[in-house]
Amino acid sequence: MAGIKDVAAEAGLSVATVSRVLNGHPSVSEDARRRVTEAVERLGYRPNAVARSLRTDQTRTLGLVISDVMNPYFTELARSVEEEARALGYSVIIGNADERPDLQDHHVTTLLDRRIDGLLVSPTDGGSPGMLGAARAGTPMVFVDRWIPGVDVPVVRSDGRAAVRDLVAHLHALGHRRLAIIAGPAATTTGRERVDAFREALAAYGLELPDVYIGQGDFQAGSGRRVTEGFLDLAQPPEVVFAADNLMALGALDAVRARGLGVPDDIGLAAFDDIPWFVHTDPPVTAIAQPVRDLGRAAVRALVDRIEGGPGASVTLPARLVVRRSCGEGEPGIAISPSPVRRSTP
Amino acid sequence: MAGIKDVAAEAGLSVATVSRVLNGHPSVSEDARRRVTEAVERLGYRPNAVARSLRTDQTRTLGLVISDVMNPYFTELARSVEEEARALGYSVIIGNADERPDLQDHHVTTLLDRRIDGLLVSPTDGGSPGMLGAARAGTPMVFVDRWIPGVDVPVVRSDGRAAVRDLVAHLHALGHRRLAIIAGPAATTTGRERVDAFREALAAYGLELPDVYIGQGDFQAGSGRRVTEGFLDLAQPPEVVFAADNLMALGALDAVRARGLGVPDDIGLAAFDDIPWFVHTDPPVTAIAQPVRDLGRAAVRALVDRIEGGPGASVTLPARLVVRRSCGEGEPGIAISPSPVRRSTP
DNA sequence: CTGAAAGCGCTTACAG
DNA sequence: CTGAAAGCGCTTACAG
Repeated sequence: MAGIKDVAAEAGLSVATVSRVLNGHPSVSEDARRRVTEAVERLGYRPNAVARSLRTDQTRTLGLVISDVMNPYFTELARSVEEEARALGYSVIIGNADERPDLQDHHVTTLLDRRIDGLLVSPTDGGSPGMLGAARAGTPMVFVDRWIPGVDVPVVRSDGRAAVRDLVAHLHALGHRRLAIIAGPAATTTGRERVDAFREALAAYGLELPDVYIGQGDFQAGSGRRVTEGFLDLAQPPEVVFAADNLMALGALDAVRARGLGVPDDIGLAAFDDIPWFVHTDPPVTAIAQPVRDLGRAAVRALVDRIEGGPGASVTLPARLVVRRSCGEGEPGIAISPSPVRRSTP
Repeated sequence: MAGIKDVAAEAGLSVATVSRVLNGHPSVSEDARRRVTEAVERLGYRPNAVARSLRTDQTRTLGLVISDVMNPYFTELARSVEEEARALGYSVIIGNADERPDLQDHHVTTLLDRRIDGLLVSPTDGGSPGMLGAARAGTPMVFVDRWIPGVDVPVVRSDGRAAVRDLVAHLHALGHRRLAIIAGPAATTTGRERVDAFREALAAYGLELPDVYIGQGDFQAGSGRRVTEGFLDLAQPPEVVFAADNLMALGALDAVRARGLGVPDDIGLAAFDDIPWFVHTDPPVTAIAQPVRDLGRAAVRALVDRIEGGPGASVTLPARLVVRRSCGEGEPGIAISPSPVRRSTP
């Protein structure tokens, strides 16, 4: 593979000059620029990014450590992050933690060893040692979706509180009173927040959230299934189950179907995170939608700002309720929906 | 950030010795090994992978350029690739081509600039210039899922022919005769093969595949929607539509629903590529499942074999039909299914 | 077993 | 505007 020396020889110039035209340095003669361009063309030369990175101490690469690529929410987040990064001249390397702190640590370590310029992370737990170390070491970093309290890093996320309130209002208007939640891991902010928001919203209607109606999940389908089975086994099962993410909702659907029961007739279901498939599930699932694309974009912008020495401001975007038919809404247009709720078109 | 020199100073040894213990070189005294290990520990030293790569001319990184991350099939493939690569001591950088040849080229160029050790690609079209160049330049490479005829690179893929035959047998047994297909891009092997296999299978029953029953899609949901609308507009619409991937099936579902029609009563639907959501769509979708995990694993193994100078054998794995209810199967157990078909449990 | 030195492919003051 | 030279952080013959 041709190196910069070959180009220099071919162009009859020094490597310094070649490097200058490659990097668009202004003080190069028109003639030199032309000769180098031609030599590059002839040789099919491509600069070695590894050597360049070593020399300049920047890789133009961002690391993205997400909790679970198979979760459509994170897949879309990753896509949006890559898109925005590319627009800003960065590549991104994705690390999939699979909701496992040890894997998360493996990825941040690997990414740091590769000297990425900045790190975007959606922490799987309270913070694995490697991640905390990175934050302390001053690696430019921003949290997306989930974050770690007490760690001084900008946070780009969606606030679901209002949407959860809307959801509870919606369920209450439908006549439901026994509401349960499949929670995410307590070690994650989103895991805690969604339960808290749900509990508060219930309280506003004088409703309780008893312990038996809080099932501990881990944001994966299997846990949604197990928790739902537990709810179904209760002497007094809940009327509606709110899954704190889309994968656990899938698991809940599995569990209900496995018993030969149906949604929403036997039990209602709502989910945090909206995905295209929810339109076509049986029944279509009422869900809370986050502005994923915007989150990805904002996260990259905040990180690049940090990399360039800026403050990297935190951003919080609202989520919104999308009403469909999994909570006993009946035919669209017939159910009474609370005022701030937007109804989705089928 | 501490460098190898700092470690050497701290340990009272030369950088050469430090490097040796870091790389597990045998000829190092026990004492030196201990002193280095301790110094590394004290300093929290981590080797700079960029410098190491420049020196050794290997990055221990694989590139994976896939057609569309948002397609659950490819998401799972990417996950499986990363898993196997990690087990073999490699990282993987994913490039999402989004079914766009220009983006595909951007990613292979970037990946090559970064001097990845090998490239896994599922080509978006007949082969973008950059990709062909990489193959010619001798970059260790393996095609996954899709491949380019005439390019001498191992191919790891699934053969859907038998499963498509099973599908057609299944549909025929159900009494369907007017069968249509939403094809993938003719520039892709999978796009062509699935149409060919479908046509051949029909021929075995003396059935034709008229041009009006071949809709040109691009493996994305929008095209599935458009093509299905076209089918629905026909004087004599097909009885069953076979979507060549899961995203186009999603689009087909959208189109049918938008007309206020239902699957399978008004029109049947089958899809290539099975995904967890197909169990919960309305109705559950009859689909052809590829052994995705195995494909990912096999692809990585073939690539690593090539990197290490081996031949990197091609691998072809069978796909299988999963019968559900979107083709008018009626209640499970009632429909007559052809012999080689495995029936899925709900 | 250990160290001094060369070199991987670039970029960038420094001097001219 | 151009080139010679140093140096980024490592690894690895080579010599001892």
